[in-house]
Amino acid sequence: MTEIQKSILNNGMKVTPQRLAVLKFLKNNRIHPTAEKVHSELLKDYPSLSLTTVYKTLAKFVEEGMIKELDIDPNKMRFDICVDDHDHFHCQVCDNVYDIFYDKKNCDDNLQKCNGEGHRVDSVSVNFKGVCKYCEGMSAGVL
Amino acid sequence: MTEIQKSILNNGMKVTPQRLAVLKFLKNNRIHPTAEKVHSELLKDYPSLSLTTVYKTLAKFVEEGMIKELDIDPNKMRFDICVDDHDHFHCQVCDNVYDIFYDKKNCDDNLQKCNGEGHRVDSVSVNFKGVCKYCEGMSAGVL
DNA sequence: GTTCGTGCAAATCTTTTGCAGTTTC
DNA sequence: GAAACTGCAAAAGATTTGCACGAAC
Repeated sequence: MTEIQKSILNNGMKVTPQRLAVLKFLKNNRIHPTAEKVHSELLKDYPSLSLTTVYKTLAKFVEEGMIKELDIDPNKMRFDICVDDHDHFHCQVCDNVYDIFYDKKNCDDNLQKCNGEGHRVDSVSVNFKGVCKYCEGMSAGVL
Repeated sequence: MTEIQKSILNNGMKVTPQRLAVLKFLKNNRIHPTAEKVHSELLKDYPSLSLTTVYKTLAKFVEEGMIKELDIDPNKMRFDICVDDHDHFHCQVCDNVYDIFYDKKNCDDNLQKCNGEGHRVDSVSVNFKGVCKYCEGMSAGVL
């Protein structure tokens, strides 16, 4: 039994080809895909996979804490396999989302000082916006 | 001529009752409302105001840099009058969004160190999630 | 065999668009 | 009066739901 199969079972879900495919895709493609992206990419190998199932599968994974929803894209939800704490950069040109491993220690110190202004803070996410190095390179005529 | 009228004119827009109403609402109610919220609140005083006009008005204000869109709510867009740089706390219980005035200086120092991992960073927003003091108080039986 | 998962079609929710009529400058 | 604005109805895009059939345990 593979690790992927185990992690589905361990979270109280039945193991199905669809779930294996979605989870494997997320593990192997750290591109913070939308549901639509997951679906269109997997259609090649699983022609009968429905978009509805992708949505339901992703929702289930989120519910079980296996993946996270990213509120970084104004129009669509993006999904990210849970790994070490990290943040995200959203390119305004190509629309891709990149991981940023960013030391939040000082931020957290400040947060403690302002004490969340009295609210109970459960999570902090830092979202960067701009132009990614690939798009910037192209517009500068470097690539 | 009021300040509100001036700021609409100065941004190259025509002054209409609808725009005055929307802008006044945003200035007087720092609640980061959705378009729907703006519309439903203004209906009391402007019964013929359409939701479409609210959307178009908000889009225009964003285009002119008078307000900002907040990507903090997964389902709907929220709008915020532009003031000093600040961040937001999103309560997972009541769904309200609160301003957080949070010293990002140390964050920015770190950002310079990691240099945006090679990307050109134009803006950084810090989003807090949790339970606000009002909801927390209620569940604790304090209020 | 029971429970859970899948996928179709239809519904829902937010936001956008086309267009005819109206208002602003 | 020309250009911009409003609001209706319809469309669009993302996501959810109801339900019958099928697969997993």
